[in-house]
Amino acid sequence: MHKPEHHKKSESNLDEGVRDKRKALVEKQIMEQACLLFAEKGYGGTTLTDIAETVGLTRAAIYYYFRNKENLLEAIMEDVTSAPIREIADWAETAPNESGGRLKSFVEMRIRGVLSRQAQMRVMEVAEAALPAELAQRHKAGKRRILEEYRNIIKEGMLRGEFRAQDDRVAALAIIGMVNWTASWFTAGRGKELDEVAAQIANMALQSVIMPQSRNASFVDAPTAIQTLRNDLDQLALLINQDKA
Amino acid sequence: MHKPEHHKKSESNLDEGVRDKRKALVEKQIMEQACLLFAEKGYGGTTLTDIAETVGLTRAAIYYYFRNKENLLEAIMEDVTSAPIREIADWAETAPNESGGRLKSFVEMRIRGVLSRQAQMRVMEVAEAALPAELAQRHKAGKRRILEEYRNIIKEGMLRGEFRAQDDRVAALAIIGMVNWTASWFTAGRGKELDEVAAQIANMALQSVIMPQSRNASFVDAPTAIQTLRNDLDQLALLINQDKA
DNA sequence: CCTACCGATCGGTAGG
DNA sequence: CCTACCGATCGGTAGG
Repeated sequence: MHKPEHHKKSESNLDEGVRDKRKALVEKQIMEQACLLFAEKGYGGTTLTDIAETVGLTRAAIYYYFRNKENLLEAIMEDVTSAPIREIADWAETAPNESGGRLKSFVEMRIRGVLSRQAQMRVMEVAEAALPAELAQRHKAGKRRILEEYRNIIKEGMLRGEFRAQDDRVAALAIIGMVNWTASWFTAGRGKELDEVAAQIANMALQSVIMPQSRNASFVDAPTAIQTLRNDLDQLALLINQDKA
Repeated sequence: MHKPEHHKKSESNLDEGVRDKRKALVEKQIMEQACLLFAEKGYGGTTLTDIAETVGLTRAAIYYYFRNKENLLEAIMEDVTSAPIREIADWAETAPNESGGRLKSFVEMRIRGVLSRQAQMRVMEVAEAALPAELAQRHKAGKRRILEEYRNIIKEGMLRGEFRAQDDRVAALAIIGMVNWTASWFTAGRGKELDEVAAQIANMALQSVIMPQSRNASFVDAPTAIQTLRNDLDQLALLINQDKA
């Protein structure tokens, strides 16, 4: 790195700017490497020496950038705890009203969120107990908000006769599982790419709760629905006799 | 198992039997408590003192039952790494041939497996990096086997024209997500019970890949048909309440 | 940012 | 000789 040796007056200002930039750069590098190590070996299983070595520093130097180990974890998890609520708010502004499209767009938005912070999601899993109370609370609020939104979409869809689900909470959690699990297997450049994966899973999520088309038409009013069920029971009787034979 | 209590000569044998039983009991207790602590605080974040305290022993006493910390982890993870392959083999003997029923029964079997070892699943997540090579390998083989079986069922269903999926690997991983994620939210006695949850998620998994137009696809066997009718009755109830309002 | 350290606590083991 | 531990402390290393 070049150092200006002529103009003595501006030297301190220039140095400060350069120094800040470099400091922010190193900070970011420490956070990235620490994130990967926490994700791999756990929070308690990762030492500050591990982190320092991967960024080419001594352990003591980490303390120049972060107050302590917990503070480093906090910096890494800051974004991932606040992002979901922000992203849901953004999504809500342009989300479709129709239940099917609403569910699909929500799932796609969530998959993009999860995969854009893949390593952090993993750290959240393994370091949840070590998280400072404030962040843990915020993270929990985010999870609650996500579950709530899924349940609202599903319940609304059921009321409109577009969806069918035994229990909206279980349905929501099942879909959350499909979405969150992507963080543990998706690798860019290996197999389908993000957009394709997001589209397919959004579609699967929709299919898992949507009314089969023909069935949908039968459930516009109670008498028609009851007639359909009568036919279904005849069908079921045939099936049972068939099994016996 | 009968033990002679008269003949003084065999007294040492009696003691040994009692001692062995007690030792096995304490061993099991240590494993259970350690499992819960590892699940909560991570492997590196749990000390042997933590474990010893919860079972009312000194830390040194742990070394009477287990060679060291890693060996304790190994004992806890032994079952969970070998069970899946064994359970798949058992399942295969009585599994339906028809793709829909096959997928559903596989999902239900897997959910039962996951939830019968809920804490161990969590430990596996957080302690994967600390797992001895042999167990890590076995666990990986189990995961591969599960993914393979899902893909086979899905591919077979697609060949028969019963299923539709953009990419069978993504479909399989999405369903695996639904199943595995149950470990992170299911609590017995809170909300739906295991059988209901397993049935609903199995049904959602099926719906997520089944051909949509085939309403008859729901009527391949009696249990599936009954499940469909249950969903329909829920829907009908909603419809009636809606009309009232 | 490093060297030189500290109080404490880590996993593991000695003798009794 | 063995068992089921305990109190104390080992060499190293943690966060700071």
